[in-house]
Amino acid sequence: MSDSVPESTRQTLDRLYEDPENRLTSLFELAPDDEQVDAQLGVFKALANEHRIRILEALKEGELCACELQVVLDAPQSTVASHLRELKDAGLVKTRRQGKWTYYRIGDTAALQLLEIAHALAAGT
Amino acid sequence: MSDSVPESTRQTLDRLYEDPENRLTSLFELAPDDEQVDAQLGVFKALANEHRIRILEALKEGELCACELQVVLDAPQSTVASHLRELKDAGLVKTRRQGKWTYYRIGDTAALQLLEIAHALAAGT
DNA sequence: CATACATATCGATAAAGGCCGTTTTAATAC
DNA sequence: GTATTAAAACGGCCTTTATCGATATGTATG
Repeated sequence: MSDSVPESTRQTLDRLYEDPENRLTSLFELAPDDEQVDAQLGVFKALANEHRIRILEALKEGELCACELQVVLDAPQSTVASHLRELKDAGLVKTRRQGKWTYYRIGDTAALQLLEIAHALAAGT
Repeated sequence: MSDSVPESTRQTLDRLYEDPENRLTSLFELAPDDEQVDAQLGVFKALANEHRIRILEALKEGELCACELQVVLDAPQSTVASHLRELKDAGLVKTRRQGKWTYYRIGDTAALQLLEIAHALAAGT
């Protein structure tokens, strides 16, 4: 493990701590596994777009079909469709097909919690 | 307001609802204001990066200096510095300078809540 | 002052993401 | 079958973000 640490960083740690080897080890132990980070990353990437946030906010009140979301976003059909696809892939929305319409709804209430907490966090800054 | 709605969308709504004008109005009322969306967007953009997620996870246990975070991320100094800058700008971390070291810490416990909820959400999908 | 070192910023390049016209698919009605 | 229409997928173009070497800034120490 220690071999992967650049020499310059090692020297820095040598100066900072009495037992740099131990410190290195505990720093690496802080690292979450790749799967967890990938999962979190997928969620945050899906939320990191204005249109997608607006879609979720609109779905708070209940399901809407894609054509209604076009009205809410005031954007072209293909643009809205691709954002809906991303939200669905991320598990943030679920769909229900009825005839030629596809209805979208919040897939998990945790999605709404994320929106609320982010709002509160930004407001308190 | 209605003038901004494309004719094709209006026709769709005409077919869907008895009172399309009313429906249009209520759809627009669902839209949150720009300030709120911008605030949420800022938070989620800051979280939408693997390195930045790893930094926050590492800071769960307490403050770390930039040089220690270089070890955790195993990335060049300038790369780490720019991610730290973004996290600070977003209000997710705060800093404390001591001599030539800058110590970083979680700026708001809401940041940790976001990480946890995102993890749980992805796990349940 | 000069030197050393941690951190921050700059700038050029590379990679990722978003936009949207067009085309295709799927469902319905005639 | 054909026509219509909502939604999804494709593809080229453009904007944004990430990376990282080089340079600058700030803070000690001698």
